[in-house]
Amino acid sequence: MDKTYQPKQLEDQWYKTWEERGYFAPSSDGDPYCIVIPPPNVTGRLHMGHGFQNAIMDALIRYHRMLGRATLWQVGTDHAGIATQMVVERKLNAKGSSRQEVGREEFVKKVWDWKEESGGIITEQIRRLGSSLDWTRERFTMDEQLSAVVEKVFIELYDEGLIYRGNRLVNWDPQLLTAVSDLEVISEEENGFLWHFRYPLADDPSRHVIIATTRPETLLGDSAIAVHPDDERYKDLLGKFVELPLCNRQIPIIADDYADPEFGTGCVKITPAHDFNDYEVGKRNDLEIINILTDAACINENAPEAYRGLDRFEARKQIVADMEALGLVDKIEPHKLKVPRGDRSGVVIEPYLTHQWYVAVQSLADPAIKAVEDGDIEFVPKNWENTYFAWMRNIQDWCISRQLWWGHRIPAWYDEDGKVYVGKSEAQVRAKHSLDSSVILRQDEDVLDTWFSSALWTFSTLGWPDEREYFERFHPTDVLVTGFDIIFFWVARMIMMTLKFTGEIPFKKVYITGLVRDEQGQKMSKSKGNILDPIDLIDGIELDELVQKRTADMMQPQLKQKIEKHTRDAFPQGITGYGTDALRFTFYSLASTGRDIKFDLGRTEGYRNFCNKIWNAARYVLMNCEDKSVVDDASQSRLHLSIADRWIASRFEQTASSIEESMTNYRFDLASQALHEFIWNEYCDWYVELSKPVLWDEENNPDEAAATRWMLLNIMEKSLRLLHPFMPYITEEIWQRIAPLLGIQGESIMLQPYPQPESANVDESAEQSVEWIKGIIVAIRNIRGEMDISPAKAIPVYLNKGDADDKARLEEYRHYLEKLAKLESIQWLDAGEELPAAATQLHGDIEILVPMAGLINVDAERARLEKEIAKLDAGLKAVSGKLKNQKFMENAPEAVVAKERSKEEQMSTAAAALRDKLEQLLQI
RNA sequence: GGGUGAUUAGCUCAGUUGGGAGAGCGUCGCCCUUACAAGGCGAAUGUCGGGGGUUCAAAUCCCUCAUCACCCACCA
Repeated sequence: MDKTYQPKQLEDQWYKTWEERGYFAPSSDGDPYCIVIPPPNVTGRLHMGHGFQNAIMDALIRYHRMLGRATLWQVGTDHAGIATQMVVERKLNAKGSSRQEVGREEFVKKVWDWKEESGGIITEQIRRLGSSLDWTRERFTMDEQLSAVVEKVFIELYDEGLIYRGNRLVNWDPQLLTAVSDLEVISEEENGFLWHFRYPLADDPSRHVIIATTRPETLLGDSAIAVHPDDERYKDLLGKFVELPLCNRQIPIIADDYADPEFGTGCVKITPAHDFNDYEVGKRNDLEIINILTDAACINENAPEAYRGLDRFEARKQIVADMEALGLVDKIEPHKLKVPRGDRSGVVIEPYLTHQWYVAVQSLADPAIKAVEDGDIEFVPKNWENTYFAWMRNIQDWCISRQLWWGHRIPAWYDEDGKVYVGKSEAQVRAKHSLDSSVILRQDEDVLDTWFSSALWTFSTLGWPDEREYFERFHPTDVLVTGFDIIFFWVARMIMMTLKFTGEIPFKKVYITGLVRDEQGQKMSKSKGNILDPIDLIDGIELDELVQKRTADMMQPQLKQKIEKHTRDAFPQGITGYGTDALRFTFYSLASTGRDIKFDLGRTEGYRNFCNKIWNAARYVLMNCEDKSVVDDASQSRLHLSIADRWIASRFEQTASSIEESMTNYRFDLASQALHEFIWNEYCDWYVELSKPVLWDEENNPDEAAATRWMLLNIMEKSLRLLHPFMPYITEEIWQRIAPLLGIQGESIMLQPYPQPESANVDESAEQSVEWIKGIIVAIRNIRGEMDISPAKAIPVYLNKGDADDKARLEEYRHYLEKLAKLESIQWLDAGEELPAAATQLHGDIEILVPMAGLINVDAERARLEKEIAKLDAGLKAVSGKLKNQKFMENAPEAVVAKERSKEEQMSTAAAALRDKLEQLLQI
């Protein structure tokens, strides 16, 4: 093995081997365990969120596979309607063309081409993460089979009356020229103005009502002025009309609860075609609905000629100018308002009156709410259930049609009278409704919201309804791992649709991950230029390339400079590659439930070092065990096990059981911490060191040496299996070399059983003995450290006090102490023997003394003792205070009181001992 | 306006039913000791956001305030 861990070489090779050999397919006949991947955008690129979620899923999958479950991780990709269409459209635009120019059929073909061209990238990237997905079952939301499910579901919902076509206000994206759902609109506070306009009364132009608006252009579509019915100020105006400025129209003054007397003048203009609230007011009061916008949000022919064709924001300026010219502007105030923008396009969304398709969700939502209420589906962490309930209990009908070309086309046809026929195909529709060829049918132009097909993902990918083998076996799936940002988009809709069509829940658990943020807690986004690409963390990237990557496609040059500077400051050396295992381990360590994670590259580096540690520990084990005798029979070796051997076996069991618990609770952070702690601080720091005196003294104790070798190998091998779900690559690489030495036959660690806690291996007495050994060693090292005694210098040590057990232990474990503490000698002081002037440490009752004799700085030791004593005194004061408190003595449980008592005793003994030492030093 | 989460060492975060505050990184000191300098050994560092309450005992339970983040709804 190389002296240094080099992840690159081994990772690619192992992934290829695993995939080629078919290890990712469900193989055992155990209970099924299944996760479906949240399908990434087929033409997308991997981001940190994918890295995080895939790490979690793969740990669950590998863990359960090793537990013997028939494990399937179902893979697939999403056609991502708007996102993908936008990319291809941009490419066309760059060539001076447009989708309109090439036409629908040709455009869709180009999108398929783009899918073929770039569709493999993200799946290759996912492979780099080590994700053990069953690629033989890869699906795509626009596959024939999945599309058939989409059609079937649409048609059945339509036939039941749960899908309908409606003409109402929707959120309209005037750049993408499509409707979007409520969820795709992001409202953020922006600085704007509140314009106060005067509308003259029709019968008395000298009088005005004053209204306020944040969107002056909507004036062109006003149908009324509303005041509150109880508003005394305007009682006399009810039923009268105002002259709508610039429009040569008169509109009524009406009474409606919607008007808030407290706001502004209490008068509000009503524009039913361009505001959701106004639309409702309009319906209640039977007002005219005047649409003044085109699809692209320019002023249309329903407005006065002067404004026609103007962009909405141009029109706004013009209208304000014209109103000012007429003296009808009362005032203009700066105003903060929530501006709705499309999450894809970023442009301001307009409420717009169109025909769209909707799903009536109420009847679907009720059972979906119940499934979570009843605990059939559980969220982890549980508090996300509140979010789910809040949304579901106030759910609105879902607008599912999009005016796009890329997606599942709506299976509906219209005859020339506009009558709608829904069915699988035109032919089928004609047959069903006996329409002969004289009837001209035209298919609906729209496609379905991408989330419509995603909602069917768990069962459509598993073969429902026709190829039911996998569906029967693996559905409902076990857990869904996803971000809170798509609970509404996806999780809720999956639950509704899956219950509706299969009668089953889609998954038993929903594990909600936090967002991966940058090192400053900022959301990672392309426009901020703070994106980290997981692949770059694995492979490394030069600074210049990183800067280039982050600033590509930047419209604003000053932003580009800022990002470049920030990047150069944050990564002066670029990024070194840390390997997949280190990256994954970082994710686990940060994955405490229910919070976002700030990605900390320092941690990744630390875990790369951890890999190196494991690597070198393996080298040590191999060096000492290859070509040497190993007692391969456990019962045989047990006769010769050292105290250290028994100790590490015991510690392993504790670790295995704590990991079992953590995995049950989805606490990957605790699991990773336990592994790190055990492997580094117990196996490497102590067990490997304790094994050296035994192995280096083989002539005198060949059986013990053989037993220790067996334990070194055994615990290493089991630890690799314990670690494998988290660090698949390095564990496989090392396991391949370790396992044969134990006579283990197996092609891959990933198909080996996961270590189960065996309580028989827990050995309290071994743990106590090793704690004793460690205590003495640490005390001596402590003195060395504080007194600046070189670790290379062998020193004499005396022990004082202590009982018969301690004396027996010294004799038994002397070789460990001498080696690990680098001792010249260690012996008990005889009773009555003069204490040498020495530096002192205590371990329990035992005094550990390092004689001065030129080694120790007396002043330093005095200072140290004084500090130690002060610490003990403070502790003592607190403890005896408690013990003197009658209420404490009366109320605290006996065990707690006893503990305090023994603490008091121990502390006062220790303090007294140290005072003696100090006294002695003062006499020098 | 309604809701959720957070606030613990310089930084990133653990702390499970209330019983003497932890890890990693960073810092400081000593070491290239035959697995590992991507390392070893040792050390320092906290009014656990503020205030109040319950309790013998509070980082932990209750109330309140502050700050930050996010979600939902939304007044023109």
